[in-house]
Amino acid sequence: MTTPPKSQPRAPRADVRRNVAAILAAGEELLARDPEATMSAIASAAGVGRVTLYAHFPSRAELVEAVFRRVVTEAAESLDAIDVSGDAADALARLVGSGWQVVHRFRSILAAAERELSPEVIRDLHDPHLARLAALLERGRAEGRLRSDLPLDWLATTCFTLMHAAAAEVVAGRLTAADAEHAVVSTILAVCVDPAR
Amino acid sequence: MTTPPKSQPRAPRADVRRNVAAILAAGEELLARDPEATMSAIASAAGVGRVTLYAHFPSRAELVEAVFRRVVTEAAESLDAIDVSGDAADALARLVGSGWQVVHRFRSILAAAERELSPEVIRDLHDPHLARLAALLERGRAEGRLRSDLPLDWLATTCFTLMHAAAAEVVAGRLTAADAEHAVVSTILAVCVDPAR
DNA sequence: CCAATCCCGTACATCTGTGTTCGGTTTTCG
DNA sequence: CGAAAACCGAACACAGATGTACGGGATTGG
Repeated sequence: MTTPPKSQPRAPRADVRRNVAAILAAGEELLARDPEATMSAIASAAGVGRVTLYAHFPSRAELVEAVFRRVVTEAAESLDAIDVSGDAADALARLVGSGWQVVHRFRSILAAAERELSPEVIRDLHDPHLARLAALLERGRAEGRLRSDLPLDWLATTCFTLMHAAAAEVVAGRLTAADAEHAVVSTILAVCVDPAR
Repeated sequence: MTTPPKSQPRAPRADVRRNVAAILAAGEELLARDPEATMSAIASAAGVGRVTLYAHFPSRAELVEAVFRRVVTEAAESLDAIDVSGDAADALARLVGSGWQVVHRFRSILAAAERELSPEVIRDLHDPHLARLAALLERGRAEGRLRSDLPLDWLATTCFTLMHAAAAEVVAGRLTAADAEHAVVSTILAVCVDPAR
C-alpha cells in the first residue's frame, strides 16, 4: 500500500498534461480565428490525433466550454489589475480601454461559445466581468457622477455591446485600433456620465 | 406572332406566382424565428413540396437573399415615411424609435443573412438605411446640434448596434419593449448630441 | 378541352462533421 | 526493464442538411 488506492484517481501522466495543454492552446488559437473551427483542425493543430482529443473532451461542447473558461479566467486576471478607484468616470475609461482589447481578442471565441453552449453557462462565466463593471457603475451612480435614470443592466449591456462593435469595426477595417479605442471610450463616457453634471 | 417569342421569357403562371409568394412569406416567418430554419421546414410551412421550393430558389442562399431583400424593402418603405426634418436630435429620436421596432422584428433574419450571404451583399442591401441615418447625422453635425468629434461611420454603427442590443434585451426578457424603447432612444441621444451644446 | 407547364412524393446521391471501435505502437513511470 | 496507460490512424456508424432525378398526377390558360 505504498500508494493508497483510496478514491485518489491518481495523478495524470506527463504526456496527458502536455496534450491537454496543447489542445487547449490550439483550441484557443483556432476558435479565436474561426468559431466554426472543426475538431479535426484543432486536433491536428495541437499535434494530436482526433481520437486523442475525444479522449480528453468527450464532445465539442465540452472542449469549447473548457477553452472559453480558460480565456475568461485569463481575462479576469488581467482586468482585476486595473485600478478602479478614484473618479468613477476616469476609472470607467480605464476599464473600458483595457476591456476592449480583451473583447477584441476573444470575440470569435465568444461566438463559438454562443453557438455551442447554453445561455446560462455563458452568463455564469461572464458573471465576474459583468459584476466588476456593475460595481463600478453602481459606485459612480451613488456618487452622482454617473447617470441613474437608466437601468443598471442596460448601461452594462451598452458598454459590452459597444466594445464588441468597436472590435468588429477594426476587424472590418473601418477603424484602426487606436481610433477604435478612442471612439469606444468617449462613446461609453457619453452614455454613462450624468449629463446633469 | 400574337405573343412574340422574342427574348420574352413569358409571364409566370398563376400557381407559380402563388407558390413563390407563399414561399417568401413562410421564409420570412420561419427565418424570423430561427435563422437556421431548414429548407424542408420552409417548404412545408409554405404548403409546398421541398422540390418545388428548389425549382424556384436553386439554393438556400438565393432564398435567404430573396427574403432578406423583401424585408429590407418593406422596412425602407415604412421608415421613409418618418419626418426627419426639424431639430436633428428630435428627428433622430423619431427615427430610432421606429427603426428599433424594425430591427427587433427582423433581427433573426439578419442573422440568417449574415451566415449565408457575402458581406458585400449584406452591406449593399443595408445601404439605404445606413444612408438615411447618415444623412440625418450629417445634417445635425453641420448645424452644430450633433457631435462632430467622432467618425460619422462610428456614430451610425453605434446607433445600429444599440438598437440590436435593445432588441436582444427584450428577447432575453430583461427589458420590456416600452422600457427598451426609452432606453435606446435616450442612450443614442446621449451619444450623438453635441455635449458642448 | 387538351397540351404545356408545374407540382408532388419518393428515392437517391453527396457532403460535412461528430462520435466510436479496434488493433497495433509508443510513452511513461515505478 | 516491463506493465499500465495513453497515443495513433484508419475505418465505421450516424445524423442532418443540401441538392438531384424521375414518373405520375393536377392546374393553368389558350
